[in-house]
Amino acid sequence: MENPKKKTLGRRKIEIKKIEKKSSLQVAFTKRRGGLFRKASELTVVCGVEVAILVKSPADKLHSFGHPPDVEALISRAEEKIVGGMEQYLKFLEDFGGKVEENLR
Amino acid sequence: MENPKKKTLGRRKIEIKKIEKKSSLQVAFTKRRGGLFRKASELTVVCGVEVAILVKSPADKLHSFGHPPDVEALISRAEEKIVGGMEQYLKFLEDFGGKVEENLR
DNA sequence: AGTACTATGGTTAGTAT
DNA sequence: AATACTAACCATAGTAC
Repeated sequence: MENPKKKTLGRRKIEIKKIEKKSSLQVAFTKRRGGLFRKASELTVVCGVEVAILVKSPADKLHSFGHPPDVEALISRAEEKIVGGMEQYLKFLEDFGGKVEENLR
Repeated sequence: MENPKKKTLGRRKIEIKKIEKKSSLQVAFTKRRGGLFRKASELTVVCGVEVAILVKSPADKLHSFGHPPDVEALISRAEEKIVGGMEQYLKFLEDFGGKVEENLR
């Protein structure tokens, strides 16, 4: 072997909890946002579906992903119905796509 | 070995293009939507940020992910500004979070 | 329409630039 | 704030239920 010494320890297992070290958090955010958007992109292609994502960064910048490209396309159809709060929102979901499937955290 | 024969071939490399076989597409959608939402969930926790996702399924059902849980929280702040089309939308993004970062497909 | 299985393909932590 | 690096951790294709 040229260099028997490993250059890095490789990916380490982590607990899913907030990273406190600011520099690490920034790096993690950049990579994970990229990963999320790539997955979303693959989903739109592989399954031929519409996806819209909004992410607010640690620095309070807003990042968006949308296919169709104009994020509005999916979201704007909601704006009229969303005003009334959750009840109206759920009703919109029904109007939009029939049966409603939700995944909230 | 109890059974030297492998039960599956394991994950296979695929090209990122639309799956035509309906049954395979449904399975892929279920798994990839789950994966996307899990990644989104981890992002909210690990980086302490807000994320909202809307996905329209192959069967035209709408699936949503949101943290904060009421997807409105992030989206509703957009509804007033979105009406005016992309120009207004971009302006909203600026108002919302300062510098705008976009990732469109 | 969702879950279980498992080997393999793919993502990413920690660090440096 | 984003990218390069590498080993280790994780997601998932294809199939059956």
